[in-house]
Amino acid sequence: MADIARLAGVSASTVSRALSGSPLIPEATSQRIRDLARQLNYKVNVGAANLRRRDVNTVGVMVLGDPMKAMSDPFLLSILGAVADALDSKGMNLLLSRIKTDDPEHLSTLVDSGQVGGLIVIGQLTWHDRLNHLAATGLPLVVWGACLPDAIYPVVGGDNLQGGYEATNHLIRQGCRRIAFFGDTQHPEVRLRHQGYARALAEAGLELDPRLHQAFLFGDTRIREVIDKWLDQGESFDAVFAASDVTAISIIGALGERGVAVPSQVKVVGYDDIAISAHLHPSLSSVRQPTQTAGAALVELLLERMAGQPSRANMLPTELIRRESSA
Amino acid sequence: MADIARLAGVSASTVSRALSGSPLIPEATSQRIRDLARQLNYKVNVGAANLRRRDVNTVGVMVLGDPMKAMSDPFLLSILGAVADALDSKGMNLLLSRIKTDDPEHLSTLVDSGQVGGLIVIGQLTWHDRLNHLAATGLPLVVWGACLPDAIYPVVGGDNLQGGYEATNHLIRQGCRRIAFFGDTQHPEVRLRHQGYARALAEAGLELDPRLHQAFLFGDTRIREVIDKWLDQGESFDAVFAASDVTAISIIGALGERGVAVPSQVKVVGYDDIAISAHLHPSLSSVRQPTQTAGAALVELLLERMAGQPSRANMLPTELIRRESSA
DNA sequence: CTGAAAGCGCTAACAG
DNA sequence: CTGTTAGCGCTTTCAG
Repeated sequence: MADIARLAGVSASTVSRALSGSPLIPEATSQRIRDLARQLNYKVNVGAANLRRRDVNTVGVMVLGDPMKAMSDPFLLSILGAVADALDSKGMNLLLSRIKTDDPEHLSTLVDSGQVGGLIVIGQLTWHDRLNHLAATGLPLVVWGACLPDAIYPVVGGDNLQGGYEATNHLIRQGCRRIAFFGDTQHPEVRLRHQGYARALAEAGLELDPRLHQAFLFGDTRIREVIDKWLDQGESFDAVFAASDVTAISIIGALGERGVAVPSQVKVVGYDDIAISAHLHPSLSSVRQPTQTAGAALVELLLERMAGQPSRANMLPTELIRRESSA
Repeated sequence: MADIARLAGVSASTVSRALSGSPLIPEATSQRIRDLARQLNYKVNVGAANLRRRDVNTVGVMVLGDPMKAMSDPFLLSILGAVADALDSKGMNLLLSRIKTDDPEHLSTLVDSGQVGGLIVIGQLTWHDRLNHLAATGLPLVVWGACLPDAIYPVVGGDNLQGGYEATNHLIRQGCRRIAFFGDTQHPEVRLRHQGYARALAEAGLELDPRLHQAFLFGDTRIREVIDKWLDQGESFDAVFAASDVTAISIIGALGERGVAVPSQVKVVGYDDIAISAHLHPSLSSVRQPTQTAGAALVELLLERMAGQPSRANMLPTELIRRESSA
């Protein structure tokens, strides 16, 4: 920057002001300096600027649930993409961080060491208490997940209750009576989807059979074993509502393996409407959540939080996408 | 840091040294300072340290091919995960950046402005020339893609020629004679896979019929139209080798829709062995590429490059995974 | 409108 | 082993 200043015959202050678009500098000077900078391929050192200005233009993002490992959930990655877009449009950077389960302080370190101004956590899993704890220390934090009443951190999430209700209701209207639920209700989001499921059953006067509830994590391979066991033992079920599309896809695979036809013998509805779901045969009915909106909302809430505004939640609408698997 | 120094009754230098584990400081002092820092929840400001030390512990990563948008390729994301792991194990940070097609200088800006020390580009697509151009300017850059002879940037990639050859050969041994190829050979990786395909056909004395070659991008919806057209017009084909699993899955979906059985009527092999492929019915045969190794290699080559060492390539072995779709 | 001066938080010579 | 000193590259008062 000193070079530019010398060549332009002005002081470093003027260069700094010109390059940051200060209105104090007349357009002519400003333009000359900018041209010079471009010629020399000069770019202001963001780190130094941040240090002096005492702020950061970077936020940390982490995706819970080993999402970038095998059989991770493409849905969470699509939220990641949306967050990246939203951050980008605000001129902010995204520091992608792995969760270190061996170092519980890892998250706050990122903020305390001044590397990021705040954190976006994608996927809540069973971390609710830990997240609440972190938020209580004043850590600027926002989470994609279920909107829990006792959350002191800002949350963005789909309307899981409604989503579960609609999916189940749809299956009931399609004539199903024995609807299985696949999903681990230890996860708040899944718990709400299950509540919606239970409510729809109740309204239709159908029994909530606990044997038809299987608590498996997204992508668990034991899904196949359960389906096999049910078929072997003649357990009666005419539909499955899965708490994620990857789970639903595994289920359909397992059913197909055993010669059970979807949707004619068993109907299936998933959750998240991941990209691939539309391209399968049978194509998968699913509950869609608005990912782009989610990304924008997460960033917005985080910026609010970083500006000291109070925590709030943002529940997004869901939409049932009917496809062949539940026809 | 000044606070810690005062409280510990030492100078800032000593604190700095203690906290960075300098062997100059005796263990006793060092420990006392560390304890104090923990009590006060003090963390060194990484930005300031970087500024002074004149280096960065962050590398920029970008994924080409709109990978975090709908119908993106899960394979590239799994490489992203592996890169994140590798970076993490070296204590480095990952700045995830979107590609801005409207701003071709965006990539170099990240480095020039001192935000990152180097770049990892995941997915080469048709960017070869642009990447070569960037590398020519001295930008520390490493790419996941095809190992092209004229690449001046370091490349890590699978052995696409071998992968394509093995997949095709496998189909031939399964008795297939009319093997279609789906993939856009404008992409260097796909071009090599196609060469492997062509070689296997040639060795078996089979005709390379250009009508059976469809150049579609990963996840293109027109795949379905082509399959429909072929079936309507009675085009004969008994196998499909797809240049990616997502393409293969779309193809199987389209075939299923038309009542064509896989593998009994048409056998299918994909590429990348994405997580979901094992869970489909029929499960998808695919060419696996070692993603964890890839992530580690990308980071290693980048660090070499940043240290001024000459560019080199690293071609990783592939492995054909035989599953039901080609049985 | 512009420059001089101060200093963000830290590390690395250098001289004890 | 430790403290002093001098910046890293930038922005921002504060005085012109």
